[in-house]
Amino acid sequence: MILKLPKKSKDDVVNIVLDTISMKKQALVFVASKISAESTAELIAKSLQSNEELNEISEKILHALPKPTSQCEKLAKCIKQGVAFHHSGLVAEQRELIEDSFRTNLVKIICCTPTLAYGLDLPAFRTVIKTMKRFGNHGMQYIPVLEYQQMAGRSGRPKYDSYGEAIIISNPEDKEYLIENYIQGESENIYSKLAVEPVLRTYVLSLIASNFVSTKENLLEFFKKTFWAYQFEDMGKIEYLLDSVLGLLEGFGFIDIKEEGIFHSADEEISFKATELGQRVAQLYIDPLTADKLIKAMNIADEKETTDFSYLQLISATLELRPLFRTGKKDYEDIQEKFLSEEQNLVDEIPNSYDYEYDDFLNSVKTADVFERWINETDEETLFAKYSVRPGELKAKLNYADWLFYCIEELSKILSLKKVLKESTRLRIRLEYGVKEELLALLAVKHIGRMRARTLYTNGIKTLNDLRKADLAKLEKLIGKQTALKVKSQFEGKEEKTELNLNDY
DNA sequence: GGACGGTGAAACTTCAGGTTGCCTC
DNA sequence: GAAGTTTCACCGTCC
Repeated sequence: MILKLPKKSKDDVVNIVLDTISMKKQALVFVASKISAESTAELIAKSLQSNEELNEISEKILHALPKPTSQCEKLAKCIKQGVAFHHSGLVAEQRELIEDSFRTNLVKIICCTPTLAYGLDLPAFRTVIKTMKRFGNHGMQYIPVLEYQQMAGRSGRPKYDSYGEAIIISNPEDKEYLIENYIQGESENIYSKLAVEPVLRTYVLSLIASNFVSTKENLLEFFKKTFWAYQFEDMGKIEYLLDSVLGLLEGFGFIDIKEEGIFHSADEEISFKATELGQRVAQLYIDPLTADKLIKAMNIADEKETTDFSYLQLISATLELRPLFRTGKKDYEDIQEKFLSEEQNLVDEIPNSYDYEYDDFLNSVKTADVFERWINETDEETLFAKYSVRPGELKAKLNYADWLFYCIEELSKILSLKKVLKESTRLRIRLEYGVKEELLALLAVKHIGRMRARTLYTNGIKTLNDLRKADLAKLEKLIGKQTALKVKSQFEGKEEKTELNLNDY
């Protein structure tokens, strides 16, 4: 089908999008990077009128964080014209606002990275794919057919339209290739991910810990029925892989293996049972390799002088936290310096600077550095401007960090590592709120978070007692009338005991 | 004559994403 | 590979 478009702009995407809007329809524009999502949205917004109905949503988006960042401002401005960008750098609340207002047909166009390619049911009539290439391990590469199909499948959802259109933007010379491979081509085969090492380790341990399997025969029997075995066929190789996982888990002290029966005979039966530690690791649902890494480092940390950074770097070096924040050209020297200044405090293994792992290690230092700045109350805008970490990406990483610190707490209880337990508990709270140690007391009060606690503290209200004694008028001035009342009420009557005996920091 | 500022071209950098645990106003 | 960002040379203006 030939699409005739008025050439209102030099840019093809803008023309398609304007045409879509003139049909009273909506479109999703898929692009290859976050920056591109933003600039494309801004470019489209220039060609559109602002709509007053969107002011409220724009305001909400602007104030999704305690203090608007430049990203918030950019998005809020685009939204007024009915255009949004959508990627992992946005905070969940902003993403939901965009999705909801797209559903109610207020936002007409969303420029997005593949965040929106999977699972969402949105009323897009058109999907526009700005480029079919994306940066990969070997330079720019064509995306998988499956991914193209996912993106194309976002348009013309049954609930909203009887059909949809997917439009690929390309150079004339690539046209043949794209039609042949994507539109007429077949999608790639799907392969089982069960054999991926972290997955295999986690599942074998959890099968044993939950007593689902207790002998090697059971275990083989179980895996024989999986899609992995069906696809892989070679049971000998599978048995070999499982054996090595079992050996690893035993070495970690997460399972006990018993061999019974006539020695070296075919009747020999191998049975296993999870240890107490193994049980807990399975419940915590982390990669056993990570658990082992944490435990080893925790034992070191319990014995020596540690800093916040010791722990922050440790969790940043786990598989769970990947992909890490990357050390760019801009901050390479700072990160290197940070590493040298904290080197003696680290509890993680340090690779040689000529090892191939070294880059990754530096990234763990960068990630830990960002965490450390966060708990020292650096605001989101600074983290973005100086370290290229967007609010949404930070939130996502903090969520994993919280989980890992929870694991450290639980494991240190079992291992009776009191020092580690105490330090990790505090760090976990500081990460959650993004505050310095001195604000912890005030955070025990409801309706007091990062910003308000800091305001109170700098104005001389530093403890719960200060807060209790504080003059209501002064409080109102600092944190607003409503909040001040809510805070004060927590010090009255019976609420006092239940709410405020939490922490005596 | 020198400092400053604006401009544009060249050089340089960087580049998607998500599930698991637990709890709670 | 493409696009955003930084750097730098060049030129004009002002003091």
